[in-house]
Amino acid sequence: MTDSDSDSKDPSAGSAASNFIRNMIAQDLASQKHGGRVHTRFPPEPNGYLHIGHAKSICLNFGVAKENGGHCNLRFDDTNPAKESQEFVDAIKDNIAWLGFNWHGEVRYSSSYFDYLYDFAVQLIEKSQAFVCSLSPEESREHRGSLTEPGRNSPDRDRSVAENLQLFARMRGGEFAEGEYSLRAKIDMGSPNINMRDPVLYRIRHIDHHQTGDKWCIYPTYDYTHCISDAIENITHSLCTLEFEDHRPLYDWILHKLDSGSLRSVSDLSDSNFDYVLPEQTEFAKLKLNFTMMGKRNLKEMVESGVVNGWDDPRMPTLAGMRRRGFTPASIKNFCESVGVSRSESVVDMSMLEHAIREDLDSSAPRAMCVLNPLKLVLSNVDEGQAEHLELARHPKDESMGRRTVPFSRELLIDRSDFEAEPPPGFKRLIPGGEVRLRGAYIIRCDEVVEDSKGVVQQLNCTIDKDTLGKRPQGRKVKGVIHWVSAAHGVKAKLRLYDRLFNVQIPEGKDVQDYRQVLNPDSLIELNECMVEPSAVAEGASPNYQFEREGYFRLDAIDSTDELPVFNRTITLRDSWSSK
RNA sequence: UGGGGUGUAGCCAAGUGGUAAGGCACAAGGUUUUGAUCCUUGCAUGCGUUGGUUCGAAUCCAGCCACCCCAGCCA
Repeated sequence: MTDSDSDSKDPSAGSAASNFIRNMIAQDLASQKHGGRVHTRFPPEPNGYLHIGHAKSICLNFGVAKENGGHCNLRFDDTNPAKESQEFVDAIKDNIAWLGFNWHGEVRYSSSYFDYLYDFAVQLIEKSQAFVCSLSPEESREHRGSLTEPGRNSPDRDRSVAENLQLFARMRGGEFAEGEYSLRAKIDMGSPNINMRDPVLYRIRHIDHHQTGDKWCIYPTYDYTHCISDAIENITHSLCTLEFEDHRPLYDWILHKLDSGSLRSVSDLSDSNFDYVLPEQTEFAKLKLNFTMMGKRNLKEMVESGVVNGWDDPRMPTLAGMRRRGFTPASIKNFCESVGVSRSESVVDMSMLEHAIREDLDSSAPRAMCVLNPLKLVLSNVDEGQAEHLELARHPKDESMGRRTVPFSRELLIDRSDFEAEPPPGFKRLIPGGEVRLRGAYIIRCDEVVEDSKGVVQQLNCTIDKDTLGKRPQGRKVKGVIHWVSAAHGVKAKLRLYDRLFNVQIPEGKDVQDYRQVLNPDSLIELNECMVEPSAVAEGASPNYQFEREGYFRLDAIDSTDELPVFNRTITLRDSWSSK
């Protein structure tokens, strides 16, 4: 991996908005706090797919490192094999690479530090800072006290160093059942901070690990592992979310109890002569988006119960889903930048995300026409069998994108919503006897409306004004422009129109008992009879298009076939008409 | 009722004692062969609240209020 990023719209390349973390790092750099180094890490647990909330953390960690000439590691925080899997490891790596970020060196795993972690645990025992406890999880909870009452010491708290050493070794040796013993830090059962009430450092789990196989039957906890892993990797700024704020004293306690010389000796930079400075944790607010559920548990539940079609369902807020939906890396990075980083818990409006993707796609997606609900339109003054091939710009403002050929003939298809027999006030599209511009082609007049016995419009008979191709009508103001596809040349396609998955702003809010009750029944609408112009499905076509007047669409890489292309609607165009 | 945090516009957010940036949304105009894009303009005498300090306070101090997190051998 290189440290360059080819993304032209990378927000970290331009002038970045100030936030408290950037300010802190600038100060640390100025004061030479970490010898001028900036080294961050993104530490996901491989127990699910990454979502847009993780993207905020990814952009922050990788972004802040890059801005300051530093590095960012990718480290799987894999200390709980019961919930983790290789599938998630692979998906996470893939997502980060897709976003365009390059982690420093090899991928790291907390599990690759298990030997060191064990040795440091022995060191804590030898220093009388940790002990093997025989309390069961239930008893342990009783001893912990409550929010308002202090806890009580474990009866094993004063066990001798020798006995602790021996028991810990036997824990590792597999001599005990799960829950029978644990290794705990010896801190203060009376602390008002519950995390400091002799927290568990190691627990017994007789299960295999996706990275270490059956080597271990004891696994270190997050609190014990994370700080030491940061120290081993010489992380300078350990950025995490707000709920870990109460854990910071424990993070510091562990690192300060350990011998700094031995910490340094196993660190990545042990061979260089830098000043060894302990990493420091800083917390920021995680991203919340309205109309979106971000809890990994719930996302997993939706996948497993079939509410959505997998982790990469285009309605999911996962990076895999958003990618399939048509979101671009640039749009996600720009969104994360626009949202900012602070310590106040906030809920970002979905319109911010929508703006980010529209902004990117407006300039980057070529245009094409696609009719969603076809209505036949016959041009009576165009000869049968006569086809014209119009050369239209791929992009209205970017000539470098070139031109495409769009066939035009006697029988066309237009969208049913572009014709109204009884138009509402302000209607700018086709009406009986009215005129409208066919996008990129002629002005037509609607001469006759053909209905079936039930009064449903079956066909429109129109005539074209042959002198209006590429010309503005003299003295005549035609306001409406509608899109169309030649019936004989169009390619049938399936379109999937996606909308928000939930119809309440906070699906995980306290007033929602079950997310299933607030699902949007129209989050997916499939249209099977759409007609798209040939250029959008031709050899070498772009993966995403703006279907003019409809929205941005991306070809579904999985479900499309040669016979039936499938397009996912990424986002509609802004619409200041329908709301009126 | 323990501890740790957070309150600046409808939503994000900058601001660190010198008189409230920016974005989104919204509204009104203009351009337009996409009701898109683009352009212009408008949008907090006000910074949770009440007092205090000061020539001057969103910024400093005190009290109060609201909301979030913590009692996994999850992360």
